[in-house]
This record gives sequence, structure tokens and C-alpha cells, in this order.
Amino acid sequence: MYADIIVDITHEKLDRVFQYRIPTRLEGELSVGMEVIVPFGRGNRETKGYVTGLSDKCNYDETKVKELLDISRSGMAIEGKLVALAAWMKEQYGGTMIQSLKTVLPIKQKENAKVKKRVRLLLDEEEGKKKLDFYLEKNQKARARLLAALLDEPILDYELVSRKLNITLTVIRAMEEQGIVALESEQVYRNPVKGERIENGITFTEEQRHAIQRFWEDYEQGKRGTYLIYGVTGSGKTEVYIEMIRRVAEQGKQAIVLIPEIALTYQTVMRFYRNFGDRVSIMNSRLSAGERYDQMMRAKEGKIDVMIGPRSALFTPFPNLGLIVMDEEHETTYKSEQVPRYHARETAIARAEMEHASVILGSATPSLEAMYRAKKGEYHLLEMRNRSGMQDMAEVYTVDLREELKNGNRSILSIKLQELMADRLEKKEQIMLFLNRRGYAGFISCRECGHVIKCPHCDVSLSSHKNGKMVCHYCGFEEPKPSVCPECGSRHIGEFRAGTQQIEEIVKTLFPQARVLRMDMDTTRQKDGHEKILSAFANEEADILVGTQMIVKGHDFPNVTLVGVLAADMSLYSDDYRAGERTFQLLTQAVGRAGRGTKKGEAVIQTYSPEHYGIVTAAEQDYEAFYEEEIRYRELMGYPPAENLLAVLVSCEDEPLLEKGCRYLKEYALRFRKDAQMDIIGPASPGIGKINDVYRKVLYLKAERYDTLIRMKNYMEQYIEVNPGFQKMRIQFDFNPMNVF
DNA sequence: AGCACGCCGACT
DNA sequence: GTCGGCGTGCTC
Repeated sequence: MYADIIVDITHEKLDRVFQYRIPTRLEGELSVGMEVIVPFGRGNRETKGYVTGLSDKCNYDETKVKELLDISRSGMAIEGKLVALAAWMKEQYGGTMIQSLKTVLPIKQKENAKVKKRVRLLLDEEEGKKKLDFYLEKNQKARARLLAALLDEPILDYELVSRKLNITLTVIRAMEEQGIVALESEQVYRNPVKGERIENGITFTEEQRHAIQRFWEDYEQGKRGTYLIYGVTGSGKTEVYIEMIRRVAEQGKQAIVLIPEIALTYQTVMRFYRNFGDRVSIMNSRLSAGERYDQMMRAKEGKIDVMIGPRSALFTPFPNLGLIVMDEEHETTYKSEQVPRYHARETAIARAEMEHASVILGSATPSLEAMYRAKKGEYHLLEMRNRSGMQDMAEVYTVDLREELKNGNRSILSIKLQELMADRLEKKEQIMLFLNRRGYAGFISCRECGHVIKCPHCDVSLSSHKNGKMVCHYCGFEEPKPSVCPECGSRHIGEFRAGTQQIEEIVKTLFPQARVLRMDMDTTRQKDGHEKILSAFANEEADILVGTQMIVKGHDFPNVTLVGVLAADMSLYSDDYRAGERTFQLLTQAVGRAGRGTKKGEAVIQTYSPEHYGIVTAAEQDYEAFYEEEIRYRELMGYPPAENLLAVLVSCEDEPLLEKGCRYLKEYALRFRKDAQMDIIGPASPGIGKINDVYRKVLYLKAERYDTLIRMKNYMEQYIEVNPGFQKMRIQFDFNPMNVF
């Protein structure tokens, strides 16, 4: 037996697997994720390493393979656990072990290393000059070079010495032994935010107290689990998280708080700072690699109790993890779009199980997955239905755009919305106009009757292609675009097209006196564009903010009393099975933006399908009703979470070969399904059929049980590895995908 | 990163 | 010859 080992993860050149023979006495004892001691390099010095795989074949010159020495009992603590998590991720989501390890372990980068090594001159100037003459005389060039530089500047960065002066470590060591220089390292931690701890005697509502108590009773008894806090906007979820974390931290354990990147605002962070002082740290994409690494080291050394950050913060190397909080659990950014395509929710639960910690999921509009599991009893459901403040929910009007057309209004702004806008401008209150383009993929709909063309097999909208056809992204079904509506015969059928720029223009012509701000991909491209626009709007430098979904997340604008959702259908008829869920979430958030201050808010939802349950339930702010309806659809169609879906993305430069490969793969998979319940649909063309001259195809496997899909993934991975025909093809797996390819 | 190997100039 | 210093390249 042989073991794949990666040695201590510090150096780029060593960031690959080395194979070692497993001594008979350790056979059966060794498993993936363990920390071991191996002889390494010419001197066979003992080095720490991690087992990343086990096999009975030797892929290297048999005579050069060494035997591994022992299992390391000491450092088994943190990295070992994360390596085990990486192994779980590889098995769960596919890809290579190295890819998983890289997402899990903080990589020390050369110039950003935690310890900054410096070389210091120990001699005074006179002695130094004498020594320099001596070196020059003896023609010891490297030493002379270093000493000359040090006489100029007595302390030099090691980095500079080795790069610019081209002095190797051996030279420095030799001079160190002679007492001429010293090599020292200084710990420099960079802490991105400072704040002081303020104890606040907070009083909880009945619901908040109940949620905390439920969690804490279990925790004190040593019971760990996953809890879903379903709490409406304004019910005070953050205070609950903070209290739970405080109690866990008091027991000497640490907590990770995951939030969607976009919600990582100054206000959120300050709330945690006020409670945990400098025992809390933040991760975000704006931190440099070095700062990130420093945060990880602080965590590892027990210098902080709480780490806040997006998806990647899940891998904080806490020695004694007690709790993982995932706020806005339904957000799609928790799913990684790179291999391994892991979902932070599942991965958090897996990590918590491995390290005996609990997980708190929180949302005002829980994902179908989370609520489904909660209802099945896998998660504990904690509800908070009342707002802790006094403000009432906004009044919502649903406008039928088909009626508008009948009444001769062809504008994107309905009469109702125009009236309300005029009223707000008069009262000097603010307005948000929201165009939910997310997941928008050019569906075909009738402007007169609202009919949308769908796939007869998959019950998702067909996407319009430039070649005059409509296709299904799941099964590949194709049909020519119709010229009249198959429902009502109207000629007003076509692609729904509207952009934020056009809306801005229309608003400006209708209300020339209004100050309009636009926020979309174009206007936020520059650095901090996002923040600039939002703070300008918050300072009431504009009356109307027009934008895509990015305007409805986070930020509170107390003076906004009107929200207009211009075309709710855009996300409703995107081409994947999560369209309804996404629409409900976006509408709920959008409506929630209105009337956050003292004044009551109103919202207008414009749509061609006012009877669609996603829209009706969002207008009524009725999550329960939405969930019941949506889960029925998922069950009927076999979509997650009722069943499980695995997208297999195959790509290849050679198109005919790709098609052949997909057919083979499908046949092979069908042969191996044995008695397991499983369907395969496709191959279909993904949204982008070709990237950089590489063609792509997708197969979807649908199964009742998740482990059936994992087994199929493993079969397929094996199959393409041994079959030389697949050499030129790349294959990627995506479990329960959030987006269509 | 850390170690040995081999090249090169200086000195017995 | 051979000794010590220095740069290069490899590590299962």
C-alpha cells in the first residue's frame, strides 16, 4: 500500500503529492486527512505531511519511494481536521484532493508571510569595516556583499537580502555562527478594524429569548445540531446570534459567522465589535492575501473568538470550534462556482459534525432546502414572527401589466406607480425602482395574455436563441420561435427586453424635476462604486434610485416609502427550477425596503402573471403559503430538495467527440445505476455552448437519494480516468446547482 | 524550505 | 591536490 502525502504546505514548489510506502504495522490504521511524519529530501529529515489519498499502485520510480515513518499524534489538531474536511468535500463534490485542500487551507504567500524575517548587523561600524576588508581580501563575495549592505542599513528584510543581493540562507547561517549577523523574525499582525467593547444590557423579546433558550438547553447538555431561525425582517436575528456566540465563547469555544459578501457592511461589523471587542476579526475580499493569512493565524493561536466573513471564512482554523452561524442562509453566494463546487451550508454542517459544534441558519425567507430539512426534523426550527420594532409591513399593490396594455399604456411604468411616484416626489420622500434581471435568460412571453413558453418535459421556461429557436437548458428540447401566441393568438409575443438605462431615461422624461441615480453593473464597475451610489442615496442626494437586485440587499434607507418592482416576471421565468424561489425572495426583500423609518411604506409589483403563486404570496408576505406551493412543484418534478440533481458538465475542443462522449457517459451511467432510482436527462447545451473554442454539454442526473449521485460521480470519474477516449475531455460536477450552466 | 552536489578560486 | 565558499537543483 502507498499513501499520497503533501508535505508541510508552505512552499509553492512542494505543493503537490509525494508517494510513500506504508509500513505494514500502520496498514489499516492510516486514513485520508491524517497528519504523518515522513523522511523528506536528501537528508531524509523528518517532516510533517498530510495523507491525501491511499492506493495500491505506485506512480513513481519504485526504488525511490520511501517508507513513511509514523502517524503524528501531536499536531493532529487543527490542520488535520481541515484536511479531513477537504477529503469530505472531494468525495462530496468531485475534483482533485489538491483543489479541495487549496480551498480549505490558508496558503502562506511568500511576500505576505506572517513572520517577516530580518537580518541584523551585530558589529559596530569599525569592526564591520574591518571584517568587510577581510572578506574582500579573501574574495568571499557573497559575505562582502551582505556586509556592505548592512553597513549602509543595519537591519535588512530577509526578502530583500535573498532577492536583490542574491544571498542564500547558507551564507547568512555561516555569518550568524561567527556572530556577525543575527537572523530574527518579528510577528506582525495586521488587524483591519479596531473597536472597543461596550457591554449593553439588552432586553430580548419573548421570541428571541425562546430561541436562545432552546439552543442553549441542548448545548449545555452537550447536544449539537443544526437550527434554522426563521425570523421575519426586523425580528432581531443578529442579537440572537450575538447572545448565542457570547455563551459559546464563555465556554472557551470559538464561533464563525458567515454572511453574504454584500451584507458585510460597516454597521453589521460594528455590532459584533461592540460586543466582542478585538476578540472578533473580519475576512473580506478586500483584504490582501497577507492580511487574510494573519487573520487565520490569529484564529489558530486562540487570539480571537469570532470570525466574520463570507463563504471562505468557514475554513477558519479555530482550535475549539463551538458554533457556526450562517446569516441569510438562502443566499446563492454560499455556493461556490469553482471546483470544488461546494455549498457552504452543507459544508458547515459537515465541519460542525466533525468538530462537535452546532450550526445556526438564519433567514427571513429560508431556502426550500433548509425549510424542507427543518420540517423533516433534521434541523430544529426556531421561529420569530414578530418585528421587534413597531413599524408595520408595507402596503403592496399588484399591477397587471396586461391590463395596462389594454388600456393603452405601453410604458414600463404603470399608471398606479406613476401616481404614487408623483405623490412621493411632492412629499420629498424617496423611491426605489427595481428591475430583477437576475437569472434572466431571454424567455418568450405574450404581452397580451402573459403566456410564457415552457419546456413540455421540464416545466422551466425555454430560452430564446439567436438562431430563431427556443431551447430547454435541462433536456435539450428545441422548438422554433412562434410568431403568434399559442394561447391567445396575439402577435404581441416576443422576448422581454428592458434595461436599467432605458428605465432611467423614461423616468427622467416623465419626471424631469426628479434627481435620478442608477445602479447596475455599468455604474458600479469602478472601485467602491457600489458604496458611493448607496451612500449618495442615503444622504438624499437623489429622489429615485433605479437598479438591479443589488439595491435591495442590506442598507436601510429610512426615507424610502415607495418601492416599484418593474417586471417581477423577469426572474419568475428564468430558465431554471429555482426561478419561483428566487422571485419570492427578491420580491420579499424589495417590499421590505419600503417604510423602514417612521413613515409607512408602499410597494408596487408589476407583472404579466399576477395570479402566479410566487407573486401572490410575496405580495401578501406569506412565506408559509409560498413554501407549500413551491415544495409541491419540486416534489412533482423531482427537483431538489424533494429529490437530488447532479449536473455533469463535459467540455472538449472537438465537438463530435464531445457529443459521442456524452452519449457514452450517459449509457455507462445508466448501466451502473443498478436498482437505484435514478434518471438521466440531456445531454443539453448549456447557456454558453462554447468558451474559448471549447464546446460544452450538460447531463443532469436526478435521484431520490443523494448518495446514489455521489456513487455515480465516482463511477464516472473512474470511467473517464481509465478510458483513453476521454483523455481530451474535461468533466465537472455540480450537485444541486444554483444556476444553470 | 533545506540540503547535497559540483564548480571555482586560494592556499599548503 | 584539497579546502572552504557559493550557486543550483531536487525533494516520493
